[in-house]
Amino acid sequence: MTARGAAQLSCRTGQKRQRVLEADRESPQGRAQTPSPGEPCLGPPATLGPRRSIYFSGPKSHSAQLGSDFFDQPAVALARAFLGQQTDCPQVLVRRLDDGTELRGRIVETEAYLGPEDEAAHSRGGRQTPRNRGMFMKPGTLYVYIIYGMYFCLNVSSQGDGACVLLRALEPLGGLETMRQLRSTLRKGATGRALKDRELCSGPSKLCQALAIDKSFDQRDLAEDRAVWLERSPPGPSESVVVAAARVGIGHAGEWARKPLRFYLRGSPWVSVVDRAAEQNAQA
DNA sequence: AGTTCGATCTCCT
DNA sequence: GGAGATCGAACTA
Repeated sequence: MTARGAAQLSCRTGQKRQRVLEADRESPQGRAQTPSPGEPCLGPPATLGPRRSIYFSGPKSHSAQLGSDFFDQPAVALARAFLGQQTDCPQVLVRRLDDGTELRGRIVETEAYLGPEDEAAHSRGGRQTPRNRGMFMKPGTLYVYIIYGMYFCLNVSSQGDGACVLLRALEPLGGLETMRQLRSTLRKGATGRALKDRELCSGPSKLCQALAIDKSFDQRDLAEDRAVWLERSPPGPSESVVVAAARVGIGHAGEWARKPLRFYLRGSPWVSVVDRAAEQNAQA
């Protein structure tokens, strides 16, 4: 697909300077970042695939922040890379709140949306609107949209025009109590009952609530932002098996609804929806 | 200008 | 397993 090359080119060069809403929140204060002490798994990725070499961002961003090269791969590959499929090192999403609190969660479930040909994607048929513009921006750009009038979903643009990856579930690793609080206060019922750990990030909109991610994050760059970024996770306890299953909540999209474009770590209790049938086909 | 419809979550049965 | 919440966007005219 030649669109790839064109997209990549336009990412590098013809980047329109679209102002990111009015919410500039965290950035303005030029606080000298004290890069947090390196995570254990920070070591240079020795087991990496051939093509990817420069993973980390320049000095300007957080030291452990994954750089833009990581995101520059096709949607399916990126969806699997988030789970650590090629690297044996699932990725951790980090959210730094205004007060400095860092919330962390290991990515355990994703969905790939392939672009114009994908009938389930917002970019189907090449539709490009103010809302979904992030899908067409350079790999690593966030696409955050409102769903059902009250929830948010977080996507990361990948290589390929109009292609992206939806983040569906996280294993919470740090800042659990803050997450619980964010989830409780944002919940509609507000029954007051304490949420279990598994209820914090087991769904695309739940994780947005838990990490305080809203529309103001739309079109931000995950490789450069100071308030949200990606890091390598500590090595998992066991080697992870990735399950490929049908995507969730897109019953209308005909044959595209059945394609195995959702990926999750088999056996993880943090996944939003398990698909037993699909797990039979997973490679050990 | 009016209508329709969600890449969801929660609570209830 | 199912209904209701709730509103911004996309779509129709």
